[in-house]
Amino acid sequence: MLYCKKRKERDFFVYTVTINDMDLKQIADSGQCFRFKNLENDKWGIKALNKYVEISQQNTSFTFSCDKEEFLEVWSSYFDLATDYAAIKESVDRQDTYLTAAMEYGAGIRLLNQDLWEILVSFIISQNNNIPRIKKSIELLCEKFDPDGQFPQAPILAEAGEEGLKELGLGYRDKYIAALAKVVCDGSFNLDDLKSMDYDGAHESLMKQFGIGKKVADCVCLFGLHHIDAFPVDTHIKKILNEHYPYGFCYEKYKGYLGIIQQYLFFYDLKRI
DNA sequence: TGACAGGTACATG
DNA sequence: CATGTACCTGTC
Repeated sequence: MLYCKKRKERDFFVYTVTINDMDLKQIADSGQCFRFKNLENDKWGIKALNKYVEISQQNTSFTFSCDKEEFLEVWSSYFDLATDYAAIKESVDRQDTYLTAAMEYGAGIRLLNQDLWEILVSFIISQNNNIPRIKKSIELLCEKFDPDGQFPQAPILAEAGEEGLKELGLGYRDKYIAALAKVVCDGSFNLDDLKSMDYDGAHESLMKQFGIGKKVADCVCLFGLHHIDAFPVDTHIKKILNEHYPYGFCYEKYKGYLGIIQQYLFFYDLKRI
């Protein structure tokens, strides 16, 4: 009995750290990730990067269920902690009342550094789709193809093929995913090469893939490759640009981090319906 | 019942 | 190159 208790204590690590401009619920609802699970108030379970971590949040105090080393090596980068979001918020033109409101409404959103393959598949699923169904599809995909419920790697989905994916109810998107898994596995579409390209090169390369158009390519650049200047234009952003910026949006002003601005605008419209 | 959802491929002018 | 349309499927 005593032995078990000690063992449990020895294996149980937590690391508590102060982080500004981060809100897990805001991030979970922001539409960039689909696998944050709310365990209880202010406590989240996150499966990502083939790992699992639980995080409790009290304002700016975060307790991670891992040791300091894993926090520094994995989650610090995942949550984009090197980026100064206060400075970005400060840079927003206060004359632009819509963007200012959107930025304040989206306080705590950060642009995660997620796994490229997971982002590719997730945003193919996202096309012409709604968020609850996207989440459901991804959950089914993980359950069916990975014993630990982690995101299935390309070879597994390539082997499953369109037939194996059919029963998940992905609709016409299953053939896009099967095709992508295939070219990733046979090496004709190399994800490491993609990571070494600049934004324009990566976007062009992505657009050549079956099932990936301009919008999904931009999402992959932004969420999977951390080209934070990417500005995906979807139905929400299109609507915002038409209704609030009929004379044009000032892209130049926010060059270098347009993707973060896009997230504020997108989130504001998404949540306020 | 039919439109809608973080679009894309494909066919036309 | 710009516009139009079919497309899987769950939900309201």
